[in-house]
Amino acid sequence: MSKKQIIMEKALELFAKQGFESTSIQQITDYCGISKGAFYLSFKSKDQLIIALIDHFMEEFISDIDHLVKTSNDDALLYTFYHTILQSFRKHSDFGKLLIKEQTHTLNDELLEKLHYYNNEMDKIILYLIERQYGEEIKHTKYDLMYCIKSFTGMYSELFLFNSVPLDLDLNLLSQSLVEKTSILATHTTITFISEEIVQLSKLQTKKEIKKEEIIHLLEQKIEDIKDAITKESLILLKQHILERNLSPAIVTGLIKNLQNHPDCKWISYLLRGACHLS
Amino acid sequence: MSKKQIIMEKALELFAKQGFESTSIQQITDYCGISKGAFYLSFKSKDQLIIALIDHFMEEFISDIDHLVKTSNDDALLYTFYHTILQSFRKHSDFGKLLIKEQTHTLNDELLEKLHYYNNEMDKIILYLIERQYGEEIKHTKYDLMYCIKSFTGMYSELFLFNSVPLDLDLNLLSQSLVEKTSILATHTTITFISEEIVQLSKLQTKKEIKKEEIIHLLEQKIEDIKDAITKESLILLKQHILERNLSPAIVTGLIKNLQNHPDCKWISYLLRGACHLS
DNA sequence: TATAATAATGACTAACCAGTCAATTGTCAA
DNA sequence: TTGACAATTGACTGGTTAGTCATTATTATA
Repeated sequence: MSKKQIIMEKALELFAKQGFESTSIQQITDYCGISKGAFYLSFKSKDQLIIALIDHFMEEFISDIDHLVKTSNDDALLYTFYHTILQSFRKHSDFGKLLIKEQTHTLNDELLEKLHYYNNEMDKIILYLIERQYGEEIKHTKYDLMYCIKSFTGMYSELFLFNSVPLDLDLNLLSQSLVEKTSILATHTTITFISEEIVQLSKLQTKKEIKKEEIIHLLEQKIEDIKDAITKESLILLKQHILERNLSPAIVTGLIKNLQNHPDCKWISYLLRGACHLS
Repeated sequence: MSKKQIIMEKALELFAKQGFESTSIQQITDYCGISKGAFYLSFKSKDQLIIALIDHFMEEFISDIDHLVKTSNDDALLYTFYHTILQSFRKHSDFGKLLIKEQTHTLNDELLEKLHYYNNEMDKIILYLIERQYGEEIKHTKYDLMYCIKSFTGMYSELFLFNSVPLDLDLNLLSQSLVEKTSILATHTTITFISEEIVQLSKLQTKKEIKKEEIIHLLEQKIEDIKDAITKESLILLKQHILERNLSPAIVTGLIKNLQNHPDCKWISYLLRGACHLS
């Protein structure tokens, strides 16, 4: 494991326990058994460390949920959605705590923009899920349903993240319970409160869009890092396609599928699906 | 306005904007136009300031909601509940921000215990509301409904507290929308997830119970402060009753009603209602 | 007006922190 | 073994912080 990874792992533990601001670099480096100077060989600043943590976990989280929502069969869709989110929060409980603590607390502009961006991507996925599950019938209340789904995952995550008593909750039952609630609300809600307009206004905060150049840059990095021949060639071909749009949709879809299995290519494959207008 | 009140008001503004930890005493005193030393004439420490703020607003909030839930007529109960909470969050938006920011973030044990205590009181009120509104029919899913109600108020409060675009939301419509959702869930939910046991385990964290001596102490303080004759005599009689249990329920109820109108006696009247086993 | 009591000040202390960099240690090829 | 290069260290800098306290200003009283 690289020094960078060790620092991230140990720092996450401390951040979850004490919060970001209340944890000093000295504490982190002591906990890692390295010197203070060594920290700055891996990270430019303390802020860059938390950004790296947020990126690392959110990229995995978003691409996993997106992939699952787009491939799961209709019957299991909602259940799988909730179950995956809850399981992820349980597995990475330290990150969950960090995320909830820093969500409203941060003053760092770059981090704030990142959090808005990921939040926005999550909204998109939930909306896609709602449209797929309930179609046209629900169009008047779909944004309200989106907020309800977000409320549910938020509240119940806090329940087992911030409980000093370690509740060994039955995520299977919890997921079923949330599926039921969601379906009930989808079927019976008549009053629209969250309008298209409110959603648009909230989104104004998210200026950041992933640019073509950023995708190219990420691709080039991955092309250097990845050893596996098929994955590497897929990356090279996709980079060319982004620049020249020279491949047919079927080929592009296939190439992206090649990336999906490689654990280090989840995020780039998520971005490429967006950039190539595929789902 | 006393110096203490000025400090609390100005500090709240800064805390809402920058967070508690990122706001220095110097900043607060500069903003108040007083010296740093003067701060310590009003508050023993920085921590005591945030505790005073949390107490001040939560006491008002809890006693208002409780009073309303116990006096509102059945038809309007749920609507009034949501509307009051949302209006309160809008009116005291700075406090709302502070509360949400510090809820998960604090390391101060005294404050943590307070937050647990108020959270627990709020749970009690919501449960009372659910039992009054839906009675026995819902006993299997009442705790789940409680969590849903908390999710709704939480999510929608964040919506208008942390939106950089000032959304002038129609709280009337929003309350109606939440009432509808709550009723739908109450009527149709079949799966129980939050069991009595889970609620009890979560409550274990809240060791703190308001003790008889604390109520007596608070009563004595109020007796000194309050000028109004009727209010003052009511306080004196109630103090005697707490010590000697010498008054009939009707008299006690009446005396507590006397306190309800006095703005400085909301909290003591809430505590007395609990201590005298009245609702 | 004089005196006592109270309120307010702000320079000061001791502790902490992010980030730097000259000096030291470790590595590896010649 | 040597020397060149890279990795690592931790004392140090410049800055901030909560809280204190001797001094000063203000007010009330006689």
